[in-house]
Amino acid sequence: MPTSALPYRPHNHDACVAQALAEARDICQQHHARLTPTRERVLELIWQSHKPLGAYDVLAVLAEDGHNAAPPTVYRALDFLQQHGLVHRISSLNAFIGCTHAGKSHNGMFLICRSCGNVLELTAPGVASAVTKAAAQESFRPDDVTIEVAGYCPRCSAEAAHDG
Amino acid sequence: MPTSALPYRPHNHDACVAQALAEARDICQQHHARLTPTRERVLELIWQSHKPLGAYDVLAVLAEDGHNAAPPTVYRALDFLQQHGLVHRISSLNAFIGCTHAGKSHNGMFLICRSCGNVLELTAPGVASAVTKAAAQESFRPDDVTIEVAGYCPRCSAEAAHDG
DNA sequence: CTGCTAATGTTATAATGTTGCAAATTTCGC
DNA sequence: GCGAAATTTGCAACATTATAACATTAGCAG
Repeated sequence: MPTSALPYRPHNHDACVAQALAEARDICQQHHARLTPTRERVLELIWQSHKPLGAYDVLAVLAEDGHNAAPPTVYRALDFLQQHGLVHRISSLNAFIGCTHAGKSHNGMFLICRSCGNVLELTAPGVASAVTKAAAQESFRPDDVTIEVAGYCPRCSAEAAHDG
Repeated sequence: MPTSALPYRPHNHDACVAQALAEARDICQQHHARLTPTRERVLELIWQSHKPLGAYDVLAVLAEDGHNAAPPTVYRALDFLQQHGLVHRISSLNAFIGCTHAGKSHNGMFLICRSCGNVLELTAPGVASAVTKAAAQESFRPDDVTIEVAGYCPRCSAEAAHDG
């Protein structure tokens, strides 16, 4: 077991990207969905780091690529990727992040570091069941659960302590 | 115990508003904060229903009031109200709703009906502790927790069943 | 090839939120 | 009360995020 989760420690991020793309191709094939060059490129960009990326950030990089894209291009690609569970939208940030549990059914919970901006996606069964239970008590039928926790990651907490 | 929570059944909503305003005056006094006419009016508007209201919706009503307001007026009022725990922002909707637990410390959880738009705010201790625990397992220090559950309220679920 | 569907391009515009500065109001020490 | 300091508001401009509507192109089945 690692001392801390991936986003919080140095790692070969190219491997993250490569794996994400490979899984994406796999999943799209299973879904009979087309992972077109634009969609794949957008997914790759979203995966450039473990920090969420805004749609217009993606757009800017596409422009650098020489791809003369407009906002709808990016939003459509992101919609597609979301539909197939390849990226998530972090609504408290209006930004997007690669899904680290693609394929598996999952109720994501996001830990968003206010200091470094990295986001860790967790599957938290305890949380999911507690939410379901609370909703059931109100006879509410949940459909989509958003859990976003802003705070400080272990690394930034430690650094803050040193600065003290 | 009611068969269902307030937003989901007919009730004297004026009483909701009156109580919210009274509590707000109380809380602001305790905080040595000024509940100015604009701020109070915005709070009242947010409380017009149990459906969240966008900043520009508030702005439009202020305009009808004859109040020649610009966006910053509304956003500033909303910031103030949020800071004092009188309204919440629902980030998945870019909209605001009156807090039903003003004063008490609370980790709100929002049940958002996709059909009628009503929002129920719950204090769910089980959920809060599960989130805290999950974060702790990653050595993450939570600061602000957003839980928004989109789905169908009891009333709309029932109606949908009738239509079948 | 032909015709259908999905995907993309293109232009414009809507919706949401912020910055910066000036004017007015309130607070508070005197 | 009176005036300086701080808070609040007015106001204009602008920044960011997202969508609508319609034309065009690419992929694919027959």
